[in-house]
Amino acid sequence: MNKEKSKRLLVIDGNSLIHRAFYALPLLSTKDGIYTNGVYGFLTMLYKIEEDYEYDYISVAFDKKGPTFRHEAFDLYKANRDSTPNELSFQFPILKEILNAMNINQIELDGYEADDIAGTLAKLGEEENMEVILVTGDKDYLQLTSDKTEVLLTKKGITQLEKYDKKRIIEEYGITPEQFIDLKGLMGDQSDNIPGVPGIGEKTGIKLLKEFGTMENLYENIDNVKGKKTKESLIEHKNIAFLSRKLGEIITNVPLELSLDELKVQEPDWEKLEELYNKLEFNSLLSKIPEDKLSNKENSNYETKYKIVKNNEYNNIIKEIENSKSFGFKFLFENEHYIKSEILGIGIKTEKNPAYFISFLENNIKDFSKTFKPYFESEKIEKYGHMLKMDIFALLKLGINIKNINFDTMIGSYLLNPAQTNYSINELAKEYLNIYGTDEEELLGKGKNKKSFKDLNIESQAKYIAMTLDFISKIKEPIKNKIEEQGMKKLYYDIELPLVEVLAHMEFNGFKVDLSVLEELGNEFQIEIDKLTQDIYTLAGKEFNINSPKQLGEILFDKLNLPVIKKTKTGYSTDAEVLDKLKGQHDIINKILKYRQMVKLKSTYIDGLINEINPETGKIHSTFNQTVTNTGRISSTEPNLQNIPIRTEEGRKIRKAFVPESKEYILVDGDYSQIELRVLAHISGDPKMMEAFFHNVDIHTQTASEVFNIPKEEVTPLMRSRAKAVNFGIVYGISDYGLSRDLDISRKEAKEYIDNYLKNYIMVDKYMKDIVNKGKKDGYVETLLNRRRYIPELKSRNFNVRSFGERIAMNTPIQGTAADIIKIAMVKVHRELKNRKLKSRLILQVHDELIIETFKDEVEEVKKVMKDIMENSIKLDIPLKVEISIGENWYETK
DNA sequence: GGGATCACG
DNA sequence: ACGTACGTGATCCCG
Repeated sequence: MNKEKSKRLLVIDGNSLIHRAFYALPLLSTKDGIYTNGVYGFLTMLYKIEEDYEYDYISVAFDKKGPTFRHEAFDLYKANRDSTPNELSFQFPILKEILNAMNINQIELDGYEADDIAGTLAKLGEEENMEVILVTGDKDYLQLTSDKTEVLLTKKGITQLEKYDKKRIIEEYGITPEQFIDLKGLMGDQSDNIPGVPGIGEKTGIKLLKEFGTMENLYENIDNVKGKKTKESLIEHKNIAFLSRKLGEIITNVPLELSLDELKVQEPDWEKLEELYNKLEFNSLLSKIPEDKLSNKENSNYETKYKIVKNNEYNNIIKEIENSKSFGFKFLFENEHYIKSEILGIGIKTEKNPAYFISFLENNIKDFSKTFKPYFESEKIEKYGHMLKMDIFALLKLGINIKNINFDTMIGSYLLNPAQTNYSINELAKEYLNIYGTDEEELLGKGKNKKSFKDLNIESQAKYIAMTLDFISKIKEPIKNKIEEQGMKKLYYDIELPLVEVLAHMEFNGFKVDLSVLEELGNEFQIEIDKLTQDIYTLAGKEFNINSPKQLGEILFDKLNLPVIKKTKTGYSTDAEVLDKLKGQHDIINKILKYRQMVKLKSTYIDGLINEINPETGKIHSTFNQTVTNTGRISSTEPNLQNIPIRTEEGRKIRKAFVPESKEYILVDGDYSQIELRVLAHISGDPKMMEAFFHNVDIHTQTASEVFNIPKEEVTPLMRSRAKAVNFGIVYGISDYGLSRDLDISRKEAKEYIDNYLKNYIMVDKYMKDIVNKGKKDGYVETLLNRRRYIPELKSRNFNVRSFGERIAMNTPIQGTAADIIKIAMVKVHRELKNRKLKSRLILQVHDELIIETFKDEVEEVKKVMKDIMENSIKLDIPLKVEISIGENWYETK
């Protein structure tokens, strides 16, 4: 039989979904401070539904402000509700505007709630023989399910939706959807302040309805109710039961006065939608707009003029440069891994003219270097660019030492907002100029078949580089102005910008690694791993993948029946903290801990590092990222040289592989002692803490003496180590919970430690309070050198998010100022080594430590210079202390 | 591609 | 009552 396919109607409870999204997501906001998380989450859910279901009609129902008939029936209805926070209520008009742009029908009506409208629409749809899908986070909707109507209920997070149809409800609850209404009469609803019959919850309610069918029948046969208390309560609160049912019943006859035709799915107003997504910074959602509808289609062929240079004919461009006070430039590499990739060409642009592109296929690279070296090395001509570190790296490869760097737009935009994750020039063009350029993905594709810039013809290469240089010229001024406005001129010009060059040199120089040391250690580790693997299999009684937390969890907690200490989202937790608590209970635990440690060392630090050794130089050239962290630290990748093991002896041995370039060199290592606590002493001005640093007293011992209220001489090692944890906690933005977990003590005890601490270091106490208040007032906190971090979390209504914001406010000025200080030291050390024409050079920074690969004849001089610069890189109210050590490898520098 | 785990300051 | 210490990156598993 050929049955016509029935039409589908989708009805969304707008209030319910935006609320869910608001509380499920962090409080996102645009750079102008418009809160968007509720809207963003709503749209994410909408797109997810669009993916999973087809529908022909759609409507979004909203609650209308003001009393409903339920308030008239019961004046305490929803009286327990907190009022909607401002951060959310401002988002309603935004959502409605977007739905308008999508041409999605919206309904709200005086005196009714969204669920009544949804119920009514469902009924209308059913009458037209449609299938109806209702989307909500409100379980009450389950009463509306029927043969034709299903409910999609939000589960955890925002992308998980569960489908409930009539069959599932009967299976799971044992009652019909209609009986849900009676159930609500009996049990009430805490969240809506519907009272229900006291003493009757979900279980009893369901039991009664299974037995008696309806509330009416229940009361007719009230004598047959088992349970004296239940019966008495039912009788006494009969009125409440019926009132509650009335309040809880979703009505399906709201006078809507509309035709379902108005709900038909229509084509969105793409242009408007795109405009809104841009304004709200919903960049990921732009991909939901079909490509041929995007206005930036035209923009993405952003018209850029350029000139292609051939056959080493540089006369015109040289003339231009000589007549300019500055020029911008950008090298083109095969891909973003510039350290390992080939230089394809360079674009050069003077202020008012189109860019020249010099491809090294059509021009000789050596010739280029020789011709342009004087201009790059000229002190008179200013140079600017974007991500200059890679360009300086390229120049170093060509034997050119750039001078007079004037601006890097990437570094500038990082200082303006360090929380951003993408500082590509295209992203910045969107942000600052509202121009949509051709992005890399469009040009090269992505994933496995991603092309290299080498695969493009020279015209496209030239066009891309010219566009980049165009954008750089255009965004330079606005960024410069904002940096000045925000008081970050010194930070930018004296620290971050010169640091670009220092990092480029560090990357270029690299860190020599002794392959044979790594290989020998690797063999040792592997033997150990093999042994441990066999032992673990034997103890477990079977073979399994020890690296799989899931399989390991099954072995430990199902097969061996060890007690479950902690769970993760996905199952049992098996992390070191858990295993530590299980240590005494089974021999397998220690084996697993050891196994984990050895596997980590072997895979990440032996195999991983070997993989990163440049075969030509025998060195590791890590990338130092200057625009990654929120606090101002730098980070290191491919490989990360900032987390080479030190805390265990086996791991520490890896450092034996890190050696100077040749026998003529040795490593000199300078380490700030307690830099963060010293910074805290300075910013807080706490007299006791400052006193300790002035007299070089061991700060952990002093803290122990304060916290435990005993003379310093009586402090035991255990006390000192606990005090050390307290000091760490203070720097992180302390909580009793965190400290108790770290020290494995009770929260009460932890709280005593903290209270004692703050009573003694009163100005630290004051600093913590003041900085949180400042953050709340201004929306951001700053380091000593005016580095800024915005903290929108402080405005969150969610306790956890807000607490997180408070800890960020306390920690960032400390961690960030320490970062400022070592950055200054790096710039000065680099400069001083150069001024003194020494062969020694900076090769690594690990947050509070610098390593200089030192020419042996220069050791004494370098030690002195390093200590002096690091200790005096900035003048604080307390002294900074640096410990210098030397070694033939990194292991020995201690 | 996200989660769990673990390496560092 | 709420439930987490701050900042990173690499590797492995698994859907």
